[in-house]
Amino acid sequence: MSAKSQAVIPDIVIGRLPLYLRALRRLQQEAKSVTSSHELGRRLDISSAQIRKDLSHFGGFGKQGTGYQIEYLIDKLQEVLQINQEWMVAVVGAGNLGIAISHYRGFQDRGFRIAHLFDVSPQKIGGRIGEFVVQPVASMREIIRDEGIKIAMLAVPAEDAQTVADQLVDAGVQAILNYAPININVPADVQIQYIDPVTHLQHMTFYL
Amino acid sequence: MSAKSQAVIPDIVIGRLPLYLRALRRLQQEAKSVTSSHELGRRLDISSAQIRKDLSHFGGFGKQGTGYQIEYLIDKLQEVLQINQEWMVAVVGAGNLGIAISHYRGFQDRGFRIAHLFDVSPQKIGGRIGEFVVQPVASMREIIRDEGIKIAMLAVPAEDAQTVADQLVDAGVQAILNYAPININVPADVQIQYIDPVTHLQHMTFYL
DNA sequence: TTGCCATTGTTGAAAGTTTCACAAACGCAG
DNA sequence: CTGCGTTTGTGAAACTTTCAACAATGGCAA
Repeated sequence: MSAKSQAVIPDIVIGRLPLYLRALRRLQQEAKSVTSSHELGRRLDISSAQIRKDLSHFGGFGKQGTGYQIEYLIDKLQEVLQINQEWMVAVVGAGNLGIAISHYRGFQDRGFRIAHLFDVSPQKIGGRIGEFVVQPVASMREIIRDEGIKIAMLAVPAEDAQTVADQLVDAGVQAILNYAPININVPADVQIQYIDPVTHLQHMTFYL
Repeated sequence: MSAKSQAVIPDIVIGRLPLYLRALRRLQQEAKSVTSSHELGRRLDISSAQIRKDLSHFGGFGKQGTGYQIEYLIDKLQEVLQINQEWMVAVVGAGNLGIAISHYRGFQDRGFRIAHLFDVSPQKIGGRIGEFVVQPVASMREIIRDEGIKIAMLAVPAEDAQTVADQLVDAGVQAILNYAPININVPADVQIQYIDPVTHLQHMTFYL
């Protein structure tokens, strides 16, 4: 059957698409123009059957006997993930982490651009961090509203994370990437993802 | 039935234990001494049945009618995850990210202590970053061997990540937390986990 | 054109994971 | 001590995800 444009796609499948994209970009850098589910699978440690099945949710992107055109597949995946546009992102928290995030070059070309860096500390407000001037959290709501920013990264202390998240949601943010080591409650229509290196480390120590 | 000490525990269950631990620590900070699968579930957005089932893999930690003693459960989970000791961790890459990692206070008290910070760049080697002196990657192998370090965090450019990972494995490292946005191949007996903020952001944009 | 090899898209079966539902146990009030 | 409300641990059912297998297709060589 052809593209199941309206079927519900399992979230776990969506979560793998960025990995496929990352590997495809790499292949492109290596001047390849075509790949196969087997080659991708080998690189990502995912079975080729799974890759074919995942991709088939969105339509037939490949050709039997040949495989997948890398450039075409990248285009299609970017379209599916809605990153064929550039999203403006707000960073909250200008501590070490917020500063490192603000300097990170890796968002460019992958669909995101940091637009603002906010903090509460009067010592930090007004200061320059790379290309950004630290702005007060007090004006966060207005700026995010006015510019229609939908995505934020949270790099504040755990104690403040829930409060800031509430403010972000109130300002219209619909997706939060939380670096604070604490669970946050948001409305069901707001996306949230977590980054906590310690949970990853603790996961691995089980097996040592 | 009592503790199934020898049964194979699903990896997905292990991955949730650090989240339980994080929530339990929080409850402890709030001066609570007892909790229930329902309270934990509400905080973590996980069903109470799942929490009970996960915990039951390791033995009966709770009391019917009462719930779980927070301090006791924290102890037991730390034991299961082997973080009732402090693991020495090496950080490779003294760029913005490596520096932010080295400054991060959140590893303390959660089972990890950063022991060394390595880089290749002659400009950086010998420089002070917080409490660390940047050491040359050239001496990494010897230091990691001598000190029996088993865990490393990788914060180098994507191009160098596979090479450095190979060196780490060769030096005896058994768990790698990779911040570079690229898949890395390691032997089956080496643990690897990934942190890439962009993949999280791309996952969320699907739903916007 | 024909035959061969490679690779997809898809089906159905297998494996894994979550949820349901309830007996057993605990603590407390009366 | 009895009865009630609460909560665990668990077996079975429901659901989700992965995997294996293969017909259909495409490209290429002869």
